[in-house]
Amino acid sequence: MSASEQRERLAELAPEKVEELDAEEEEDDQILPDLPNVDEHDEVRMRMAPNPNGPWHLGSARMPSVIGTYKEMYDGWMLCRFDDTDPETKRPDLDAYDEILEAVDFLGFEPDEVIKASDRLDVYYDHARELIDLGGAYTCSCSGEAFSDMKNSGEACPHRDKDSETVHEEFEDMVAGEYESGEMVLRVKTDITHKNPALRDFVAFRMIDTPHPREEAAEYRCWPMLDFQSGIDDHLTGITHIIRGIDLQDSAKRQGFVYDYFGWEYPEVVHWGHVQIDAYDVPMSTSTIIEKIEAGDLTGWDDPRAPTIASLRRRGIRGEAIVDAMVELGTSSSNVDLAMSSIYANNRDMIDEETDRAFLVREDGPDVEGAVTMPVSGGPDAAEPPVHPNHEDRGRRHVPVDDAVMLEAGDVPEAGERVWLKGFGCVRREDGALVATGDDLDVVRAGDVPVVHWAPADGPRIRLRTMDGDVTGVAEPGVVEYDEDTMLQFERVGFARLDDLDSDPAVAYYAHP
RNA sequence: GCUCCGUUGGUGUAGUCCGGCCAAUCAUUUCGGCCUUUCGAGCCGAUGACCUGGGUUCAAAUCCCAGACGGAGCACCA
Repeated sequence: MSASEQRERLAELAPEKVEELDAEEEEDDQILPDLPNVDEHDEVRMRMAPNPNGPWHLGSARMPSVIGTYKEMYDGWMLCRFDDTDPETKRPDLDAYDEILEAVDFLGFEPDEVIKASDRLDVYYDHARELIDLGGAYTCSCSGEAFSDMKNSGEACPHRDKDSETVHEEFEDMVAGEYESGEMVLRVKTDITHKNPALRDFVAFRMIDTPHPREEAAEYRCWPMLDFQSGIDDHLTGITHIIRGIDLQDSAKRQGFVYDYFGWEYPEVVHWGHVQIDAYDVPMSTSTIIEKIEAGDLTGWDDPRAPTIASLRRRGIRGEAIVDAMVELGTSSSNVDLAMSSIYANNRDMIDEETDRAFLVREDGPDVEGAVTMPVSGGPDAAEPPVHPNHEDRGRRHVPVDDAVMLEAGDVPEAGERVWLKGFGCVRREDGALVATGDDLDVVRAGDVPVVHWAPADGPRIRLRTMDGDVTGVAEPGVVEYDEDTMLQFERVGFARLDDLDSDPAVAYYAHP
């Protein structure tokens, strides 16, 4: 009886038990901790705030995974806000906006709304003007270094007590672009003697000479800093819960000063630590990946060696497998290591039942010992292994033997010894050839004969792209008859996604064992 | 230097608020067994953790103090 049949049957016999079952399941399903004070809000409203300075690496998947899962948990609302307010040092990549939204879609989530900070400068300017009226901001022409020195010793800078009229004039000049980069900033007046130096009078707006890459925003020169922009937007978009990294731990306190000036209430905040992923040599940073691609060390964002969402996607790993692993990490504020094996286990679980089997003999590549072609005599002309060992109804593959087969070097039997060619039968090595013995399966059960995969010597050539580099080999003929994008399990090798069958050799991407 | 935060097996996580049901949960990994014409899956089993030292208590992973270790911020980056 299948699970759904069991359920139906139970519903007939004891409806109240089904409810119990549901309640239990619901409890089990909640893998994320409750958000704080959810009851105090009509709707849980959250935002993800990516910087579109490049496509996403794997760590970036945590944001939509966790926020999206909370959205589902609370039937909430999710905004995607591109925080693209630095046209210079974190210069936006015009393609990244869509690439990021595609990645979110791949992970199985959809934002309820998408906005770009660079469309909203006038909103930020208006709030700055209001803040100046409230006595909460001042224009400052100190050099960064000079201000830092004063700030660290708890001294106010001479510009702090300017009258608001002057501040307004100077701010309007900033907006008009009449200062050069570095000449003038607008600071939020917090508490210059606050015991935490990180909270003392922070910059809200600065001048940037480099035009924004988006045409719509190219004329602006006066740009808000993250703490100001993000704080204003969170309030205006009605965000109730902010979930972000520990690098922004002090932001809530900094922005709290602005909220106090405006009489706003700060959202609930959850901070999580950094996530590192094992199994990669390449550091998980957008800039490092860009460098590696430019240097030719990686073939692109979807190179199997790149720790990116695009890479896992090309390898045939489902977004859901990534999301589940990310959600399992929880929202702890300490740094965590995500094991790729966890993503692999999730994915295997999802695809194993529906993935057809095939043979691939690896001949050359990292950690590959080589392959050997050996003549075969006796036995049938072809082997007919099942398409899927658990599903006989899916039929059998047809793998011709053609007088010679290829074996991985490690599978070649010693002279006089036997191996079982999967789907074909038992053979013994005699004078450099493999001779069918006619033994039945009992010899395998007895543990005397290893079972190995093999391929016809003239089978299609395959290039398998892996995290460790490219592996070439020979497959059974049926492999190139599939559609591209199909997942296959190369027996004793691992799962792979067929990528390009028109090229020679045909290309597949290795997913995981 | 100043200020915050954290520390449960290899990895992640539950439990910590409100001390006892915790000789500590679940997942993954690793290893073994069964099954299986592979690997995987499935089933069974094993290994493996409360940062350290004090204190409070009948009782501490949980409360208190001190320390160690780790992380983050103190940017005209996000």
